[in-house]
Amino acid sequence: MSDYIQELNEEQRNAVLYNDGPSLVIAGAGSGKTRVLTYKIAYLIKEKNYDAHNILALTFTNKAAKEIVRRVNKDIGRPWSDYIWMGTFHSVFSRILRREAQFLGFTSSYTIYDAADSRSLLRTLIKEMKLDEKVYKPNVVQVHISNAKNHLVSPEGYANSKEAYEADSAIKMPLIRDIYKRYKDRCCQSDVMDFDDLLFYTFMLFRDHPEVLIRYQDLFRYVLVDEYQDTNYAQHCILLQLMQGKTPQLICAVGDDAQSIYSFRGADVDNILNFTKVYPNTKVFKLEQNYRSTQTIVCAANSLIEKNQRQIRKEVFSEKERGEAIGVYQAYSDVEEADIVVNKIMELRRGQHYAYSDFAILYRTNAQSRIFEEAMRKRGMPYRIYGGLSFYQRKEIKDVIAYFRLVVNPNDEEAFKRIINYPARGIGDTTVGKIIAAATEHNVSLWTVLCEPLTYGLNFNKGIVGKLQAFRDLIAGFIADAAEKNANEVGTDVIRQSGIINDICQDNSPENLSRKENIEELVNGMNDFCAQRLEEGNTHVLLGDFLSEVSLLTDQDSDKEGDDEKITLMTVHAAKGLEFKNVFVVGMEENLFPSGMAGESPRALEEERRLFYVAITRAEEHCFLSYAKSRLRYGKMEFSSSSRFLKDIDVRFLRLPQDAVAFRKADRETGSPLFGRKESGGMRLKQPIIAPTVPRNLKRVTPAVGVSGPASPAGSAASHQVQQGQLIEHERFGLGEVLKVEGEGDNAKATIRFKNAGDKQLLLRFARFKVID
DNA sequence: GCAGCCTACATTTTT
DNA sequence: TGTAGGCTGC
Repeated sequence: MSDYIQELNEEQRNAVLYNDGPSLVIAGAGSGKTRVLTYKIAYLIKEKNYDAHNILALTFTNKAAKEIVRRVNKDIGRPWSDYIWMGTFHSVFSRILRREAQFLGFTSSYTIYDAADSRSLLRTLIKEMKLDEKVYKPNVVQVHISNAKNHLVSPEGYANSKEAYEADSAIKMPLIRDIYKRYKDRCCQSDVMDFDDLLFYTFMLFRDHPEVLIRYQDLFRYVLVDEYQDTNYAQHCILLQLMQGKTPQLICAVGDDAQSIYSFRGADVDNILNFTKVYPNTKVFKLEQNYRSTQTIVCAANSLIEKNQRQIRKEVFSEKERGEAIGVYQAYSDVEEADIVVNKIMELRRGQHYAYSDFAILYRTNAQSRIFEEAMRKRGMPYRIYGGLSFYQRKEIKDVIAYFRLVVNPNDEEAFKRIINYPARGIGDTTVGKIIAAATEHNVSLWTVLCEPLTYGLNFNKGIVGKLQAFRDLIAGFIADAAEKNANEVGTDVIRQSGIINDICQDNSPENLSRKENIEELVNGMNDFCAQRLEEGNTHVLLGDFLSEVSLLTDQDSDKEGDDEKITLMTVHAAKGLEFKNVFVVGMEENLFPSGMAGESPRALEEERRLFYVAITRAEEHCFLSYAKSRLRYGKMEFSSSSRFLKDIDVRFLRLPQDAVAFRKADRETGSPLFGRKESGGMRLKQPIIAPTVPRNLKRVTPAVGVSGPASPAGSAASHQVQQGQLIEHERFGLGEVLKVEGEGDNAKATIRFKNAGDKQLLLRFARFKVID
């Protein structure tokens, strides 16, 4: 047996060596899952003499796919890994769909709508149907259609479904079925698929064309699936199709039900929970040794996840050192919470010589990042925030990509609409509206109408005709170009000749400079892509090849500077699959984590708990939990109690905040005891903090004027409008009465008499308080 | 056709 | 706060 197999522990090795039928590898957090996958691929090729192209390995992210490719290359050498069918579900299926497009009425150069494109199309359709946009909100409709596709329900099926109709009627949107139908027709007409279609049509292809299915069944002799807990119904069914009628069914699913956190995108934990029922004779392997975290962290995480009903029981353990208890901090406000975290980071760095990159701050919502950002900026600590607008969602990048899309597929409606008048060329909404109306009426694409407006009853004046003609010639020129030149050359032509670069270089505002940089980055990407393809022996790199790669890429994997010396800030979702020496899970409050959106639904709460589990298990050495009793959310001061999840962790693994300064202070100020309930273990567990109530002895003076100003997802400070005589609650000084207000705008000051802190003059711009009703 | 003002709205987000 | 979309007036 080869050396590399010896490096594995017994259970990992068993999982790698078993290849006689379906297998399910339940891989606990930090248990070496990727290792098993890559070694298995290496083993199949090297020892079992599989041809690389007979192996299909599916992942959920490009990043994971890349990592596996990298490791397989290392283990077995490059020549093999190039031929493995490896990639995300979406990229592998889109490859298949391009080959078999004719079976489905598409061309092989179909383009792909991202979520924004499909929302935009839905908005147009809703308008065309003269429905009320307030009732038929495009994103709500989108979720319904997406769900239907993920459950393999076609527009016809949807229209015939009584339940769907009743459910939609109940939410006052009975016509979703009609929108769905139109949406599908429009996509077909535009030769376009959205993300969900890539799965939906693959299923339909295999279902309606058995001869095609058999071809792929024969091709994919062994199928491996990573992160199986995140598969949705459609993916599950496609895998079933590929396995259908096969003996043995050579499928190996790797995953961890405890880390299923994407149900809002259609992922269904049941797929992994029921795997053994769906594939009879499945051999189950449980990787239970955690190589990442201290025993304390592993035990704490176990005690938490134990509270979930629906799960595959396992005993995750660690043989690393025992480690310190998980620290719990309570802050009075979100600002103080950030201070506590930042101080703790400095303390740990001093004491144990950690690098900044050894720390991660994880939160439930992106909006929470702002306060931590400020705290770190103030102290000059380097940090990096993940999330926010991704590279491919930036306006300038989407604009360029839209040109590419139109060149590859002139029928692409959303791309057409995006650039017909960008940069401005005097073709306004009215003209475009007429084109769309004519196209809809005659069931043709916008491009078809553009080419022959007269044929479709559009009699534009001379000026407009000239402008339309110019646009058409521009695109036609690019199309001709693309037939001969390589993608990067066509790309630079597009950027220059379309006028985009001129538009951006008009002035040197910082925004424009960054836009320019982004476009340069895209050009670099294209050059790299082409260079690589040419190196691989291609003679002509099609623009379409670049486009289909880029359409399925998010910038998750484009961050080259991942290892620089910075503190990491990200949502818990984004942290999945990563690990850090020290992790702070912040905002541990009811309605925030678990999210208020989860309500009391047991399923949703279990997923939130899994999310918390994922957060904790990112930590190798130290883990800290913190919460704030009050925070500004969307401009409003909110008071909340600590998260119910804090009570799910066995107190033996927690260090409760007796000695935290913040804790004592808050305790003193509110007069509410933090320890109350007795736990069975003999230790006292913190009681949830109840929102402070207004003492009766302070009289109310004027009617409330609430904290004014629009709300913000960034969770930043709101402006205040206060009047003399109002009663307020300040984040630090507590209750007070406004004595005087002077100055205006940014300089407005208020003199406030605090119940416990005496008179203070506050610059309203910086003051954080709420006006009490 | 388009700049500029006003209003409504705001989890998480692998593809 | 920030953004997207709608509306208005030039």
